[in-house]
Amino acid sequence: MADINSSAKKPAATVAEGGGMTQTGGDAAWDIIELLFFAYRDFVGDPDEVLLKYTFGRAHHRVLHFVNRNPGMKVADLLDILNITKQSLGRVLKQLVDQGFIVQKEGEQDRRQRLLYATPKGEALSHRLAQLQTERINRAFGELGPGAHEAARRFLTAMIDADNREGVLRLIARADRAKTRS
Amino acid sequence: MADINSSAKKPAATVAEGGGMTQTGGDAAWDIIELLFFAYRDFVGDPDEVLLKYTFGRAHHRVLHFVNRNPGMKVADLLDILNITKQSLGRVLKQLVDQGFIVQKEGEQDRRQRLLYATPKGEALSHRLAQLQTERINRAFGELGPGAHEAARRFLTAMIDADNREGVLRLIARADRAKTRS
DNA sequence: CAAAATATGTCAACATGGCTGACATAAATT
DNA sequence: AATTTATGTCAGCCATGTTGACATATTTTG
Repeated sequence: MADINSSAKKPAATVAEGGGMTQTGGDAAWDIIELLFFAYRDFVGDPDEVLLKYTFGRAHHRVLHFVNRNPGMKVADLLDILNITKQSLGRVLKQLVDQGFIVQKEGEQDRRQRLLYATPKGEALSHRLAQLQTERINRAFGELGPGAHEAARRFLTAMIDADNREGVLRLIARADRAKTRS
Repeated sequence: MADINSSAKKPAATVAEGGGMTQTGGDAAWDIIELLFFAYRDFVGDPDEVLLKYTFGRAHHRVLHFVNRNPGMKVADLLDILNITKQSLGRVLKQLVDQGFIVQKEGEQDRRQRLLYATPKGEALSHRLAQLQTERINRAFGELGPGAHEAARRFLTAMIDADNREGVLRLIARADRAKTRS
């Protein structure tokens, strides 16, 4: 996973309390660094508990998620998204296929491809896991005022590497279209 | 790390594009789920490269970060924050101590305690890693308008388990005070 | 068509960083 | 004096990442 970071003796201070007072000069993001760590930890913690019952881990979760969101995606595309080696992917993918959560279909144009699809069973699990996370997110947006969703979306987008940013947005938009018309 | 999630056939759609149009009913957080995944991946990716040169991993990063932010913290406190076993902590902590990034001092009141402190060397590394992440964060806040920091802070805070939330905020506030007066 | 490139899978070995269980030691508490 | 607490340590297991070497089927190219 990942981490937080820290340190430096001279933060401009007055950052992590309650009111406003942001942007003290340019370096005072300790609060964001740590909040991101704790928020992400809890965010991924919800699904973890469910996954335990299936002898699955986070790796399975990630695979199932993206396959379900992008029906018919190529193995190579999945590797790009997950940023892992095909050997690592192969291990968890095989388990998901063997246990009937994902199926692979030969590509029609290119028969070397093994296009990936979530089975109804896989879709159900993926949805159940997503539901947990969606509940946390919507609860947060409920606590904050309207506009919170948009603000979070903009913040998270701006945190992504500028190179990938467009690709990520395209991926999300494409997945939305794919799942919407079904 | 953790994961994203996905699925469900009937998202209210029209979420991940460009304009406004949020909150379509209550369940449409797929964009946030995936953006959080990619944002966090890039966020922790920066330090990873630096850590490679030290034969350190993310585990070391986390330990060094919190020790540096909370000088003199007890081992037990660190275990609570990281949410790992003492055996897991012991492994990376030992390496950080052996290589001179962290020192342990006997507690004055309770001499069973081994209070943790970052050495100047440890502080330097911690700061260097934090700087990378701070740059990403400040770049993001620069792209977005003013108020972005505050909005991100509120969003991330609301994403934390309600139970821990106060404790986390106290921890961050305390760390800020500790590092500020130095 | 034959040769090369591509998409995918697989075997083997290794590293990191989680985990459990069992003990050990010193210091504080009862 | 007995117990509890704070910490450390040994040993082994598991999940998930890595590299390197091949194998197979299919498409693309010269």
